[in-house]
Amino acid sequence: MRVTIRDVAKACGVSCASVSMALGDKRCRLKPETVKRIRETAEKMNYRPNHAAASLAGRPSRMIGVVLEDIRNPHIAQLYMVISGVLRENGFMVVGHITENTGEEEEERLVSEIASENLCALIWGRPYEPDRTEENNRLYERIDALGIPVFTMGGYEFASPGVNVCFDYEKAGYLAARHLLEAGHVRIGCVSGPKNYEVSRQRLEGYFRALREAGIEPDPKLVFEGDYTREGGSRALPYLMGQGVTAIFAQNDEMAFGIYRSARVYGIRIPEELSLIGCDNVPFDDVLEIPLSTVEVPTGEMGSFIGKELVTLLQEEEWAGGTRRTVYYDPDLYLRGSVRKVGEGMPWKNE
Amino acid sequence: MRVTIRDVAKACGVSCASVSMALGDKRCRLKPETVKRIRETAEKMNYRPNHAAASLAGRPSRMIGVVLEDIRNPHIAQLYMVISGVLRENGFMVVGHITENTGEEEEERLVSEIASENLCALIWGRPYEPDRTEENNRLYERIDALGIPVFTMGGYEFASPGVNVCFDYEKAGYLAARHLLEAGHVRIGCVSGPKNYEVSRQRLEGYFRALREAGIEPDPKLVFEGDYTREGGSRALPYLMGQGVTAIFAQNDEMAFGIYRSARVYGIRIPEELSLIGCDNVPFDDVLEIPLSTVEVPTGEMGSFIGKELVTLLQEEEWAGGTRRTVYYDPDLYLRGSVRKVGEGMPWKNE
DNA sequence: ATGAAAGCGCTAACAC
DNA sequence: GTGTTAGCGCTTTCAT
Repeated sequence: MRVTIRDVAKACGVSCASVSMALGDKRCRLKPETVKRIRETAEKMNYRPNHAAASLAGRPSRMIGVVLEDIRNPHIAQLYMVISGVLRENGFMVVGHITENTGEEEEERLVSEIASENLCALIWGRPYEPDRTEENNRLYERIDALGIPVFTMGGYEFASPGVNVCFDYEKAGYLAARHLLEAGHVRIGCVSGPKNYEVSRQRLEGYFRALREAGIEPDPKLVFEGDYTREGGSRALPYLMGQGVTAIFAQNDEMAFGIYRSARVYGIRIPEELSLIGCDNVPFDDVLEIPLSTVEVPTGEMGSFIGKELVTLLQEEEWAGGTRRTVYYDPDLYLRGSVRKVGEGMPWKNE
Repeated sequence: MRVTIRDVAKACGVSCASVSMALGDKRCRLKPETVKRIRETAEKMNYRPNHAAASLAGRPSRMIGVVLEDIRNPHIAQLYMVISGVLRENGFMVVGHITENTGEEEEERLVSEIASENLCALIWGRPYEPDRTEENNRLYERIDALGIPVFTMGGYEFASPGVNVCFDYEKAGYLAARHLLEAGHVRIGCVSGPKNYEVSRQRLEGYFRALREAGIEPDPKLVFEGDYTREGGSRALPYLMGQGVTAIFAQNDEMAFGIYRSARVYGIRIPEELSLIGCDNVPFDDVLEIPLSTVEVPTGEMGSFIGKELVTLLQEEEWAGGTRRTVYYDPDLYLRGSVRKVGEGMPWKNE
């Protein structure tokens, strides 16, 4: 069997209690000398604490759950890596719940799992769906019942302490569309993510706002509902071209990639015949022959913020009374070569 | 506090033992009626088992560690997702050790962490480095001491039961190089991964073999050591072009992407001036204007195999006596547009 | 400054 | 069939 705290105690001629203290780093009232001796013996004996036992005995666990959608999107993978890196550096283990499946049933299972994993915190990175009020309420109830800090990324309104780390997707959509408008485009399509996602709606709102600001009434026929995957983007292209657009705002880079692929198949040249702007700024953007202009989402920063903030919170003596706050990250345009200027000024100023 | 097995027992008027049995699914000797009653009450009371406690009490834990390098490579992300999906479906939780850092120190930490996590199995996906015999031995010792099944992907020689799921990278390198040769190329560069990785060497060997088979003595100057990242590929291009190559075998698609990017910057046209073949077959390959020819690595299949096989092993009553075996996956060429035919036949047949 | 003892939630041998 | 009991490895009062 593995070497336990008792083995160390015996070897040192002290009690388990002392070993526990000596190894626990806290305000331990042992003679520094004793502490040293115990630590050395433990080291020598290759002692490893048993987290399960510690956790059972009342210590908060060191496991943090991370709930994320499709990690094959490098943008999300990046987020996961950064978070996981910070957490691990601080001695936490991360339990990944990476699931592309959605729907109520899946969420039900997810929550059940989480409940029996005795985590010390949760990072809930699933996209928020505003319409599912009932399901969301059930979710809040069950997650909040865990009594652990919960970090989210937009929308969710858990009561547990934690922070909601948001990105201003409305502005992202606005900037993207405005850029297209400023380049002289008038008939501008949009490939959205699932419309029931808050983040999709926000981008859509921003896109609408830019259009309206330019005196163009948004045309629902110019919005194609995708699913944030390349396939969605590919399907969108023929449809939107059929609507006579000269430019497309893809709500994420993945879908923009799908448009690239589809454009090649249909023989449509970017940016000559079609201007394109994405959102995310994934590293792949600039390997394309016509590098993709996009809106940068600082995933790395956000991930690192989440990790550090969570660690800090967990270290506080009494986070339990803590409250919830929201933090916003701001979009920036990242211009490359996929948008072509068609006029001199803005079209609505031409009259 | 959370509802425990005792609460349920009390509510049912039975003992904890009965509840434990009823919920444990096993060959339980309780009246079916009692079982039903217990289960229902548990459900109603919203009871969730505490894994930590179960594990402490001797039950094998349900946590499986997955050790992987940079998950931002969609190829690896895919592997992780598939494995994680299968595992979760079977009621296991996956603890991710995703770390791009390498080196002995990091590995030391990794193993320490793992040791105190009481996992019930380990999937060790780090690349094998044959030269580090000493470190490897230390690693074997410590991991094997855990007494849990260990799955690997190439090279490692743990003694623990499990399976070593390999891909025939030698053949992959061979196929890639031969394809280039058959297209009439003679001066063929190679961007390798780190030379201390077994998987890099294998691909290199295959590439050498193809060259020799074609009567060409491999030239070490035509091999650029990369690191499996886009940046490595980007750096390789100017060097290899300086060596007068007309074709490059990139040991993975990521580096091929770096070459694409670099080629754009230097104004080198693919495939007119440079033929390129990669390895992995990631989904990005076909969004490029000139889609990347590559060697397919069936990551999804391999991941799903690993997951299922592991679950099966864990379910066996007595896997502890089990042994280790190796399974090989075979490469396939996936041809798209990045390789140009320069001659009619094979160059070495031209004389 | 240190030890003894109780107990965290669950399981498994052993009783009845 | 079902209950009792004794831990699993650790933490934490409370004694000393």
